[in-house]
Order: sequence, then structure tokens, then C-alpha cells
Amino acid sequence: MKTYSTNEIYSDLYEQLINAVIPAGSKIKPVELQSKYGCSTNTIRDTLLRLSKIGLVTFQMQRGFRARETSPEKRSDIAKFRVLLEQEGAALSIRKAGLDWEIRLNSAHHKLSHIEKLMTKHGLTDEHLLVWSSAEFEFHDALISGCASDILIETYGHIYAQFRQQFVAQERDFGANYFESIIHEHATILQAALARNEEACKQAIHDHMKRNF
Amino acid sequence: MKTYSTNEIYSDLYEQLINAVIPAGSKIKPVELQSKYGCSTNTIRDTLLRLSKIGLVTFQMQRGFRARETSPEKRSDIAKFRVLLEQEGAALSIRKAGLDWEIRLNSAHHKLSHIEKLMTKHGLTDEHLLVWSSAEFEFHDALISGCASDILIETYGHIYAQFRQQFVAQERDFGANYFESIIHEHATILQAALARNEEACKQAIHDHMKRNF
DNA sequence: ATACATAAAAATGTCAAAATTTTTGGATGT
DNA sequence: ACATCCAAAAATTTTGACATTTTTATGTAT
Repeated sequence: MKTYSTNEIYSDLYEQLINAVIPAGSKIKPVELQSKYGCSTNTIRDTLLRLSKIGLVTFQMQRGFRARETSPEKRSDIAKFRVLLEQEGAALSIRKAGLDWEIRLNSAHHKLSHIEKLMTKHGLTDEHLLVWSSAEFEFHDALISGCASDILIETYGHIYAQFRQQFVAQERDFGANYFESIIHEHATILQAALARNEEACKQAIHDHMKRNF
Repeated sequence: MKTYSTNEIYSDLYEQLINAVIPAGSKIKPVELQSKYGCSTNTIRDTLLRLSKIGLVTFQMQRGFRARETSPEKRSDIAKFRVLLEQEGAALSIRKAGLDWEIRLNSAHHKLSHIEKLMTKHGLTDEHLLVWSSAEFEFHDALISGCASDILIETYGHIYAQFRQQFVAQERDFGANYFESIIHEHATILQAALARNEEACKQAIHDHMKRNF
């Protein structure tokens, strides 16, 4: 039986929350996870408190932990807030960042684009989806990485994670043209960013997300 | 000797961090707080993890806790980010909120205004500053309270706390005209909000904060 | 002096048990 | 049937001891 280090417990729970293996809104009881991870309930509690920092888990005194609730309103809320942060981060990057940012962004898009092509050619395995998921984050993260605001980047990371948590369980109808749209949207964002066109980039970010409003 | 409940420990540490009694950047060792609060180190650890959620405390595995660092760059960063969130929250409120929001905002301003008048008449006791501090938050919180975005309101709360932490220790030169300016700025924000003038309100929020950029 | 290795001390993390609080399920009365 | 109360069960929180890791202090070689 596999033994887990604390960091592995954290990562594992993170993954499960992001991918709705632990469904949004469900109760999380340290006692039940204890046996799986082979540690004390206290270590689980500790880890869940750390996960509550990024908002994947909610915590109430004497009432324990839950995977953050979801609802159509909450999804819309998160999506709109994500747009606000990403637009600001991208605009600041366009205004202030240098060549290194362009290179970072370009390379992140290249990687993402590569995976997206694979996914349209062959089907969508869970494996692929996992790789895509992290590549997509890296692209959006790169987009705002030139904004010179640590707090914006930090917050964006939390919100992106929550966004995943809220949406992953929902849209299981990845039609073929779903990914075609996404691919095009990412390209549009990249183009506008590299052209240093603030308004076009904001618009592209908005369009990328508007299906989730 | 006073005994503390866990919630009191949380509040007490919160206050100390907000008011830089625990200076920004300083190490926080559970063992040292244990005797003061009369509990085990683990309870302190638990509390500090909860405080790290709102960003007042940073945590690194195997390296414990620190009050969040400060620097001119970080202060500027937080101030600008706060403006972004508050502008958006206020704009959304202006667009969407109803009469109840206006009443809430007006009453929060009334309370704040009352305290501010007291402060200019009599001097600035620490007592006054504490009351003012919470009234100021309530005003800004009321301003964005009609935005219908839980995540924005939640995040704003965290950022406001961090803002306080970053700035309280710094500007100890509350000149007489410092508070006069603040009073005027709050009034300007209120006026623009009640007039449902989005652009004027955003401008007023920016002007209120720009000394901190 | 500087750098490096090592031992001692301090701080942090993990655990299992005990204490506290909340939740559950059934009995009672309206 | 519905609400209320109570006791049992379950879940959560706190504790103090122990294990691990990091930091500090000291000594040695370059």
C-alpha cells in the first residue's frame, strides 16, 4: 500500500477537488481520509486548512470542511471575476512587460496548442485532459505574468482553481467543435497580446469566458 | 490571568497583525504565543493556518509562519489591487443594486462621518483609531455590497485586511489635514455612488487611494 | 579570514488519545 | 402527523508527547 507524504496528500486532494472527484459541496471528513492516506486525522485537518486558503475548501468552526459549493450563480460569479482579473493582468502586461514576457507567453501557447491539436486528432482521454488542464493554466498564467502585481497573480491562481472546480463537473459535453472554439480563442488572445493591443486582448478574454457567464 | 477561547485567539492575532503590533515580515513562533494564550502550540498553528487564508500570515512547509512582508512595492501593489476591486464592486453596485444598498451605504457613511468629526475635534487616541478603522471598513464594504458577487466581496475583505497591515505601521504622521482630506474623499465617494455616477465614483475611489500608490 | 563540516539547540510537524461539540435517532407528549 | 427532548453516536477540536527538520553555534581545514 502506497504511503503519502504530506505534500502528496495536499496535491492529491487538490487534484480531486479540481476534478470534482470530491464533488463540490460535499462534506470532507478527516476520519474517512485517514485510512487512505495512512496518517492521523490531524494531518488531514492541517492539509484541509491549507486548501481552504485557495478557496477549494470551506471551513467553519466546529463544523468541519466542505468542498466549496457550486450553483449556476456561483459559476457565473467566478467566471466574471476571473475575467476581471485576467483582463487587468493582461492589460498591465501589455503595457509594462518586456520581451521575456512575450517569449514566455508564446512558449506557453505553443505547448498548449500542441496538446490541443493532439486532442482533436485522437479522442479525449482523461490523461490528455489532465495535461491540457495544466497547460491551459500555464498559458493564462503566462498571459498575466508580466503585470508586476504579485497579489493579482496570487489571487488569479486561487480563482482559476475555483473556476476549474466549479466547471469541470458540469460541461461533460466536450463536443468536437467545443475544442475547436477554444483553440481559436486562445490563438486570438495570444495574437492580441503580442500585438500589444489592450482592448482587443480584453475583448478576447471576455469572449473566451462568456459561455460560462 | 485571562483565558482565551480559540475564537478570541484568532481575533486577538488578527488585531495584532492589522495594527502591526506583530510587525510585517516578523516570524511568528507558536511556542512563544503558547504561554500567552494558555493553549497548546497546535492550537496556535491551527489559528495561524486560518489567518493565512486571508493573507495576513504567510506559511511555508517546514519553515513556519510569518506576518506578511511589507515593502514600498508591496504597498503600492496592494493599494492598486484594492482600487481595482473596489472600483468594480462599486460600479456593479451602482448598476444593479437597489434602495436597500443606498440605505446601507448612507448609514455606514453616517457612522464613519460621526467618528471622523470626533477625531478632528478631540485628538487621535488609539481608541478612536480602532473604532474608525472598523467603521472605515464597513463603509467601503457597504459601497461594494450591492455588487452581487460573493467572491469579489470575499476577496475584497482579504485585500482590505492586507492593506491595513501594510500601511498602518507606516503613516504615523496623521497631520490634522490628513483626516480632513480623508473625510472629504469619503463624502465624494458617497455622493457619486448615490448619484449613480459610475465614472465619478471610480475616479473618487482612485483619488482616495492614490496617495498610497 | 572564508568556507565547510558537524554537533547541539530550537523550531516545526505528526501522532494517538482525551475533551468538547454537533449530529443522529428514538421516545414522549401534543 | 409534528414538534420537543434526551441519550447515544459521530465528528471535531485540543492536548502533550514524540519524531523530524531547520537553524544556530562551534570547530576544523583551506
